[in-house]
Amino acid sequence: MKILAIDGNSIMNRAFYGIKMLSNKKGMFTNAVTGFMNIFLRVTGDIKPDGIVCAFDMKAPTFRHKADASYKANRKGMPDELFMQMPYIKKILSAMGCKVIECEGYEADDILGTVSDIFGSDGDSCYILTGDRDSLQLITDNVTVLLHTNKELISFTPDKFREEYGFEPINIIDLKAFMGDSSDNISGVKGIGEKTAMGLIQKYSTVENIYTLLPEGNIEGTKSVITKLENGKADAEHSKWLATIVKNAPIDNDKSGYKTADRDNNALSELLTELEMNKLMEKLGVEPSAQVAAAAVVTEKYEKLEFSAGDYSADKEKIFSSEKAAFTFTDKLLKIACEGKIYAVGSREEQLEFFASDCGKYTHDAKPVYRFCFENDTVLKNIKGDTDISGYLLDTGSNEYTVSGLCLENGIPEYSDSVCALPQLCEAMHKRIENEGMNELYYDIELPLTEVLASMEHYGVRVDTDGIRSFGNGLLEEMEGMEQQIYFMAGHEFNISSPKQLGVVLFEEMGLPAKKKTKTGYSTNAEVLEELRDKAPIVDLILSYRQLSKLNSTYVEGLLKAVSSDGRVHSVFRQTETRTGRISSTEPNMQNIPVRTERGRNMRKFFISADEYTLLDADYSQIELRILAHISGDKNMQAAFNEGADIHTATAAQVFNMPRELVTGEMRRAAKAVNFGIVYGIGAFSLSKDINVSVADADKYIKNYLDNYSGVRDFMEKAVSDAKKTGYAVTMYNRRRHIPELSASNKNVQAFGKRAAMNAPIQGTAADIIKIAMVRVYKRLKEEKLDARLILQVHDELIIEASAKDKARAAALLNEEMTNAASLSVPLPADVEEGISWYDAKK
DNA sequence: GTGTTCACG
DNA sequence: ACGTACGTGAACACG
Repeated sequence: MKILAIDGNSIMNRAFYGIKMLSNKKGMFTNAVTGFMNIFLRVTGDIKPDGIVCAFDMKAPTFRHKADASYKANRKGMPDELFMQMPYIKKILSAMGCKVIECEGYEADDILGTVSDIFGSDGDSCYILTGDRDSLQLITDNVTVLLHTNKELISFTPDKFREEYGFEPINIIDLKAFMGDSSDNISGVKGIGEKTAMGLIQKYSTVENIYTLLPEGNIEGTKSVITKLENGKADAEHSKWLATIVKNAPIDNDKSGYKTADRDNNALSELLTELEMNKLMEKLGVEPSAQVAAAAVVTEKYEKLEFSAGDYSADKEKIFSSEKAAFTFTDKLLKIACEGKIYAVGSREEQLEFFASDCGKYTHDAKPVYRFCFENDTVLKNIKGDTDISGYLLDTGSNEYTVSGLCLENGIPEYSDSVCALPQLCEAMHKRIENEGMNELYYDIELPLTEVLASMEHYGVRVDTDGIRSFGNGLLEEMEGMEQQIYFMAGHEFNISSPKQLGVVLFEEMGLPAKKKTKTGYSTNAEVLEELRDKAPIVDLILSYRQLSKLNSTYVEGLLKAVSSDGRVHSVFRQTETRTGRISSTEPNMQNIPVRTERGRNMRKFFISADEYTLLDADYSQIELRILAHISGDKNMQAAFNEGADIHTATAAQVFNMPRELVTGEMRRAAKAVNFGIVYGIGAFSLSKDINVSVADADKYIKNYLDNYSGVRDFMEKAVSDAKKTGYAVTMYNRRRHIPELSASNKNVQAFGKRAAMNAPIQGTAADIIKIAMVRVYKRLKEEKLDARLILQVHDELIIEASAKDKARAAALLNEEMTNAASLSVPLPADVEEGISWYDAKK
């Protein structure tokens, strides 16, 4: 019989610390469960055991088999976030048919030892899955230890062990007898470390053997080692005893009791639904439990409605005059659910007719449908609900919003066709949106924005492909020359794009000082290389090579791949992607086209207007700081904006305590960095690096800043304490961002939560405001029938492609709507520029 | 699939 | 002792 024995505590710990914090809606953490199950499924898939045992430590007031109960005193208590996940892991394992064993007074290790003893002979085999090297002592020909490290899963057979350690597995207890193990509070022999202990065990194998040979003078070693050994005999013997895993835990020794039992799918379904681990359910082929999901939400429960097939042609008029018609549109098939009937519409004409009709429509993800309509010269009218958008507003933290997932969360019963769930789902979600004060955000901003984004995608941006190609050829030529120079300086060819190979060349072959390390090796990022510039000429070349290579592969080649047959790129704008409320852009990403260096900025010459058209580019000036001035209510900062002062100069004057006229360029630069940092939830360390001053100075700048802008300090403190209380940060328009990190016990995670709580209201409000501007600009361009359209948004910047005839009116309207999108206690100016390319239109 | 790097606001 | 500013997306190397 083949058995897998798992060290539950050890794997749970690995999983918990190895995976970022995850939690379900109720704030139940799930990362350890997720990680545990990932490891579990991978290993059981490989090993295919006949039985699985999972052992857990059992806290007990006394350790009956070991007199000294304090030997574990320094083991840290488990954080609450992990502790709360333990019962779930145990229940899931039981439901999977595994035997979960806890044994009072015994540790998981001891149980594993006992199991390996039971299954260690007679043609049985035993695999031990653990993250802890302690268990390596259990290795035999029949017992393999699968060691889960941060990097990989290592399978330790006796051969593998001998290869790595140079002695027999059982002697690991002798090794620990000398070197000790701080994590288990085993002291070892004073003054003997890993190196010495390894040498001793490789030569003499056991504690007993060493103390037999020692008086005879038969131990090789320096005088000091010999003395330490002589003085440490009692310690060594005691430590060996502590390190030895016992094999007599009182557990079932009837082998047949360990066979994997049948899976309890109902129990799994209930557990995993509660945890909202939908991916895992899918992987296991377990259906979510509607009851559990329904019980979990506060909203009222819904009865399952009956739908019957309807005759579309006969009921068309009724549908068109309905205020509540739900539809889905996938694979070119339109399905409508309306007043208890479900209709399928395959004809293109009839589909378009429905979309353009006046009836009130509900769907999930309307944007592709808007685009479909635009492509067919019609419009999608009267969208009254979009569950994709609703799901996003109710929780911006999710990675995806599916109808079935949302139904689970909102207590809506399962339907064989998701279109039937939409009416109830919309009702439930709309109620929650109203309760959370997000009606304006939903109905006046996000829902109308979908059409705007669809229109922007539909029009796209014209690209000068020939221009890009020749720009790319120039890059390639230059890169080739640089490559040869780099190879020459390194003395051989290598892949410059491989950080691993580059690290070897710079830090090993050329002996440059390695400053920073990453998980996998040396860091070779620009910040590190910048510091090495003076030390070797090759560094400069590598930095330049990197820049050109990035331009070529991401922007030249990447962009060319994205150009459609109409000579334009139709980027996809994602409305339910970011945690803060911003939109993002993909295929291609139009929001990170180079601008900061002149070389890269040239790329923007290839984004051009159509013939007879021009580009109008408008961007907000300092929108985030203006929002900060407004919502913090800081009079000082507001005054600076109201006087029309340069905010960075004004800040420098405050921070350095001098008149604005005396502020130098250097001081302004520092103040600008502080202003940026404040928006991100600054730390002195990072600021000091950013502006190259000591941490103490940076700290002084920040303190000074917050003393002068005390309203900002109050706002930041309140932002964090409110978010701690409610669990989320909130923007001016009531957009929420949940921040579960604030209740984490890990200090770094918590600090991240605090910064997010300070940043989200600012970044999020800026996102709200530009969205309002977009909706209004779009509406006015349409109402005033201008030959002009919005084509791009880059967070604080909008771009319109306008005909020569209408460009003046479009520019005026653009400026007006952006400036007036929000009424703040400070002005919100937007500068409009014009040009035939993006480069020309952005001064 | 993950990690590293780097482009933008 | 460790890590160290918010939010994104794309390309590449590597296991």
